[in-house]
Amino acid sequence: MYHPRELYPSLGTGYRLGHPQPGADSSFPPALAEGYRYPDLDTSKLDCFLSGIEAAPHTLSAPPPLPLLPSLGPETAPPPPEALHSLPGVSLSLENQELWKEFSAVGTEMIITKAGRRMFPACRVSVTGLDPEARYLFLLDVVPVDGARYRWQGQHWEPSGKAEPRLPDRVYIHPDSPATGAHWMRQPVSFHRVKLTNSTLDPHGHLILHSMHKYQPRIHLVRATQLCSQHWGGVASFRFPETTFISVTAYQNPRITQLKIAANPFAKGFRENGRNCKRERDARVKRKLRGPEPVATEACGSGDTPGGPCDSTLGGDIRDSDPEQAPAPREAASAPAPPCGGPSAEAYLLHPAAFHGAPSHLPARNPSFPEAPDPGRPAPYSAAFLELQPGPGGSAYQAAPSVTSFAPHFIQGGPFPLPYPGPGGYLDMGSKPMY
DNA sequence: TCTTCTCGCACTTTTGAAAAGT
DNA sequence: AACTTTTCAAAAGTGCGAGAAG
Repeated sequence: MYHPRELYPSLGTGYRLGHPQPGADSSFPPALAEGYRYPDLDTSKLDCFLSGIEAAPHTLSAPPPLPLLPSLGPETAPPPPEALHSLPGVSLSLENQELWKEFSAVGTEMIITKAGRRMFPACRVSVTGLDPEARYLFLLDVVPVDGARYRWQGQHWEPSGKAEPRLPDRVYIHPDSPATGAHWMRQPVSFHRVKLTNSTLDPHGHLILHSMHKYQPRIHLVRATQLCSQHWGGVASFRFPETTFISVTAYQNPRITQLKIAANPFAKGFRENGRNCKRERDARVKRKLRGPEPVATEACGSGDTPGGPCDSTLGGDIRDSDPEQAPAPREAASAPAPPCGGPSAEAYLLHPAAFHGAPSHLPARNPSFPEAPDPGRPAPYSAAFLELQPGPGGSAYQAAPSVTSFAPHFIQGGPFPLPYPGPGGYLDMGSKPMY
């Protein structure tokens, strides 16, 4: 399994985040950053917060690259999930892990389009160990795995040069957020509505990725009474190595295409026994060339295939009833959190990685925060004091004991006027490039 | 010339409003 | 009258393949 020491060797044995390194964030033009801002946000309010962040005296150290995940291929076995958190007893498991592993074994590819494309498989997790009465937010973001661009070489993916400059992070907020622990634990939490785009000026707030790059989705759990709550109970961040994927604008590996068609109900029409199977499409084209089609055609195999209908050897029927397609109870969605001005959950929403020792594009404490009113309290949050907790292996990650070094930040008061994109929305974190 | 991206197509599933039933 | 279930059309989500762009 991954240990934080292996994850972020540059952080040292205590995984502490250091002072900024010269030029760490200098490659991203501020003017360009404007275009990445969340489109529907009240940017003046956001700017108030972001400007404070960017003026912070401390930024994180140079980007600790994510650990090198096993190269995509059938021979690799993904390591167990890894998590960083301060929510004791909380564990997360990947519900559709088998499906993910099936894709991972071939080398998962995710289509990205200008308009935004959903992920398939989607991240669907079940969570345990939450306080049934407390409220939590569920977030998802996607981060680059390494600094390379990839190309398909006919049989496998291989690095082909340096990665494009990292785009500002956006976070997808689960539509049920905030909801009680009981709600989250009642049924698996699905992120099937997340959309990926390659449009750097995307107006819809989808997660922006570069094509031909390797990415890793991460799921963040934040304890807060509401998005703008001033009372925090901690955060937890999880990632599952088998969910790593390469973003593409068109599938490169035909085996991935087969898997997607077999597993995704929306692609049912492309299965061998579907009306849109290649044989049927070819037949339609021929008929078109010959003249008008007198009657509707039957699915392939019904008449011209000996032994009955064509049968997909990949067996997609079981997956058709994939519960991730079913809408989850919307306990909290009907009562969206109102915009408000407290620090806290937004801080995590804006820069979740800062709480987990992730890359340096994330800022340190907002200097406009007032100091802790109670001298007995630990020092206000600063990512520079973040310590990461290793956890045991297994498919579900057990949360480590509470990390006290940053939790106090969340009970700080201060100006923090943040717009709320609403349940199911995306929040632009306005981050700086990783490379 | 090669690789990558965009767009329109035909198909399936999902969604939500209206109608029907209890 | 209020609530639940069913129906159905529109919207959204798929991969394919041709052609454009770099």
